[in-house]
Amino acid sequence: MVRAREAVASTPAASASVSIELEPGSDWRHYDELELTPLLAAALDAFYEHGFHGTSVRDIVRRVGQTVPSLYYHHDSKEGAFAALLDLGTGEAVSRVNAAAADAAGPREQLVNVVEAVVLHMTHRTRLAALDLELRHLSPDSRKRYAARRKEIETVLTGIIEDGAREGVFTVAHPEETVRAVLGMCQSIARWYQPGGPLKPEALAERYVDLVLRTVGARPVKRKR
Amino acid sequence: MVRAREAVASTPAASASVSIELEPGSDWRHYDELELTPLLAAALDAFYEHGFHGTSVRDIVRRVGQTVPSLYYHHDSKEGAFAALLDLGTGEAVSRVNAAAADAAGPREQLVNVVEAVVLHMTHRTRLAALDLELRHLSPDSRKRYAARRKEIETVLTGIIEDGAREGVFTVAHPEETVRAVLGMCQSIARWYQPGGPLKPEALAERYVDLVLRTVGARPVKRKR
DNA sequence: ATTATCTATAGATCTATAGATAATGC
DNA sequence: ATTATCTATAGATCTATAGATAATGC
Repeated sequence: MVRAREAVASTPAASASVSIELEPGSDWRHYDELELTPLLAAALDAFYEHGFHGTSVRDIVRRVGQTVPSLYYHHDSKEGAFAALLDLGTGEAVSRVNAAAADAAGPREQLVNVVEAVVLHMTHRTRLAALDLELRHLSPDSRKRYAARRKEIETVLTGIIEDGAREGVFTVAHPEETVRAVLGMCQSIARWYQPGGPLKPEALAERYVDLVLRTVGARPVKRKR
Repeated sequence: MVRAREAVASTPAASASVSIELEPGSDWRHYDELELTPLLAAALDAFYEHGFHGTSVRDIVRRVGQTVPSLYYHHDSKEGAFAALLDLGTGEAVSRVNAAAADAAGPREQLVNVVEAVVLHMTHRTRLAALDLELRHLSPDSRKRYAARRKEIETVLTGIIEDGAREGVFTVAHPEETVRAVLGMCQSIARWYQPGGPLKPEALAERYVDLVLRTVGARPVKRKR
């Protein structure tokens, strides 16, 4: 695709994607409703329901009562709109996970925080988190751009687990598979969790923290009351 | 879509999907190379690479040097070809899991076998197993047809875990989330496992059995030699 | 007679763009 | 002057089918 006019470079479509940085001192456990433009909110709904290739741009714009060119004014392409959402989701996830890890002293507490942060992300940002499942089927360019972000969370988790194993608070035979299994069980939450349902994010996070502590052979959390 | 001729009812396209039943006494641990028609093999590759909606029928037939109508001779539609593959995959998985469960006495040994069976399925039938991730984006009809099969594996696992908890060999606080977490970590294998790689299916199965035993609070497996 | 392919094509839908137009801000 | 929308349309591609044709099996 070739852009006809140079001027296009200053439209929103070409603006660099903004990665969310959690302000220092703000609470990585606290989630406000996600604020998206109506168009991006519609795109997110559509991608969640039908997947990237199963969603047409007409489907997206129909949901907000607009016409197709409107989407192309704000985004380079369908994939550009997808990338904007993915950017938001992975950016927020990474910064919250980092905040959660920094908010704890030893490996055990760090692991508890990080798993809590990941599960809260999956439950409060379910539709954004589910985009990750679509990444497999996108262009290599899009994939590469976000591989690094997913890798960052994996690296943080691996570091914590290896620290814990060295210090003797964890018993882990195969760190690499353990990390994959832990992230796998957390990521799969996005495939079944219903944000409106009876199971609150905090309750689910508590249960997953418990399960993960078991998989690394740490002593279980103390039950509150 | 309306079929023009009645005769079509006797073509392969309309034939009932055959679910694989493991012969009694055969080994649920043993896998032969999957035998598929060239067309279905090509479809599986394409669906795995680009997803259902990201794959065109032209893409599928091009891989086997045929033309589009050839696909419609053998299958009702693109979704029909997908369903045939899904049928094969879920059918084989269910029958192997059932065989694995029947091949053990107590809950502990049953859990070990079932997890081994699931991981072997994910590693030997990676591309088939990955179709499950696409099911979300298909028509409600296709979804319902296979929801039962996935539910069956979940039910088997839940039964084993509840038995074990009752008998005191497992310590499980929340059986429902535990089952989801276990299946989640196993299913996610299909997203990263490379069948040709250095990690053999049996080795990975052993590691996941170990992880799962920990999550249910059972004593670990005895290491062979 | 049956099975499996092909050529040719219908008809819908897809992504994306050109260029006009209205509303808002300086 | 900028921002955000629209109408109209290009051009490609998609799923699916009609009907012809070749090869095989009885």
